[in-house]
Amino acid sequence: MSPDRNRRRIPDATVSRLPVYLRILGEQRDVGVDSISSDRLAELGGVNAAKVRKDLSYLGSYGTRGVGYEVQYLIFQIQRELGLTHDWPVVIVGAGNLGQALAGYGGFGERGFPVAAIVDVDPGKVGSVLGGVRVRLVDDLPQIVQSKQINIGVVATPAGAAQDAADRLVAAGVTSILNFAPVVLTVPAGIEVRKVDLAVELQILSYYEQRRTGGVVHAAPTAGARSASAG
Amino acid sequence: MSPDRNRRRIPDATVSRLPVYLRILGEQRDVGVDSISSDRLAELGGVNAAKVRKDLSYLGSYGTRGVGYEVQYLIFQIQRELGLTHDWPVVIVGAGNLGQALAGYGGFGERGFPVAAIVDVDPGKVGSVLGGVRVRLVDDLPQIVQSKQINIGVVATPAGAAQDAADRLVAAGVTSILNFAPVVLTVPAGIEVRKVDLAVELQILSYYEQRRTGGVVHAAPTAGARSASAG
DNA sequence: CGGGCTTTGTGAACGCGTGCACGAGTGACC
DNA sequence: GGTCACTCGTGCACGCGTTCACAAAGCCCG
Repeated sequence: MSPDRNRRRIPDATVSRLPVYLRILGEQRDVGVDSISSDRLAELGGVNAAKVRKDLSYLGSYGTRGVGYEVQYLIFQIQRELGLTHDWPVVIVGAGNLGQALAGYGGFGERGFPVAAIVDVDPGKVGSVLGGVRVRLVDDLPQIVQSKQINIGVVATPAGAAQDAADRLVAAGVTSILNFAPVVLTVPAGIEVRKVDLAVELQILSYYEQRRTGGVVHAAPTAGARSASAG
Repeated sequence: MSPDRNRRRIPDATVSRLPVYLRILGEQRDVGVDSISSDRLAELGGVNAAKVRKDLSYLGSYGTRGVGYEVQYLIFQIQRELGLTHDWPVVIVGAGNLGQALAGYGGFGERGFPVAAIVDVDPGKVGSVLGGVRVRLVDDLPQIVQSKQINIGVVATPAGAAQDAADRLVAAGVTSILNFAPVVLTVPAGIEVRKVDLAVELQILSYYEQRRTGGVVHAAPTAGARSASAG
């Protein structure tokens, strides 16, 4: 009930940058930096300094004019705002290639998102251990989510199974989903979904590549038309 | 040289949605749909119908009023605009957990981005085969990029090695980079970089979770209240 | 062949995010 | 104690993207 808790809704664009600032601040702290200016933070984050100041101003006035921001204190404030003062255990659905990689990645746990469980529809995969966590059957999802207080689910299934995975996650009580499958998930209102689609990213790069080269196949100096099916 | 080639600069926001439309259109074609309305496409893509029409209008007037868009033709037009009429071979730098998963994923090749090569700094990893491609030494990068006409590089290294990987890619002649490492890459002007940071995505979800629960630790572990969806 | 229904394409208004520019506050130094 | 250099916080203007609303255009059917 603290009065300053809900003071302002932070713009989405700012929310998506706060994690970047947070990581940089952590790195700076680790190399002994106590104080940092918006200019420096902007440089390290690849953004505009005014944007940094405006972003941080949504958290409150935590800077000192003429000096900058106290690194440790700012880290704490961003963590508090992002809800990173405690861990968020996640459950991964899908123990295929991607699920395995995510579980073995390790970066999740380090940053406060320990992989508390992995589930799969395939009984054949159950029992194997990935990243220190044993794969369990997808039917156990409600029990797992309940007992481990999991709010965040990761969909790492093939496209065809993704909606089912999401449905099961929601039914089990998960309220946020990170989706790696190339499908648009349909979820009830109030469920937050974020999507990471590797192919889309590459296709966007392709657009800029294609535009760069004027839509012509880049270079084919030696042997003539190697037939890249260019229209 | 064609006069209609460079007609308009397509807004970034539109470019990032075109791949989504493209995938949906492909799925629809595969189930026998010949024609589709902006309304239906919007529904499947989880966006606004007007947005769909405006997005597609940047490509030209390829719809038929009163009817909709011819699926096959629209697919072709989007592919042409995105430069997907031919494959874009990619090289992955980093044969660790993530690199292995990406190589074994298979989704890249299917969508026109075959993994033409994988490189790593560790000689111990050289020679092993991932996803049908043999790991080579990072020093071979220039030769690989050159001989295989690679324009797109994927950075799948740990954070500490990412900038070096990017530098090597650029030096080798790559002009677009997809970065999975949690660092801001510094590259020369003209090099396109896109970033996928899994931890950032989770932290954004964390923010909305934390906001949902009012900043308090989610559920009280005491009472038996199982309240899955919590009112 | 014409009326009515459907759906596209787009002008216009609105809202959000960005970046500039500058006042306000702080510390350092003489 | 006063001056100066520095940096934050923010009002404001601008531009991009989104959404609405509607005229134009095509098809179907009687």
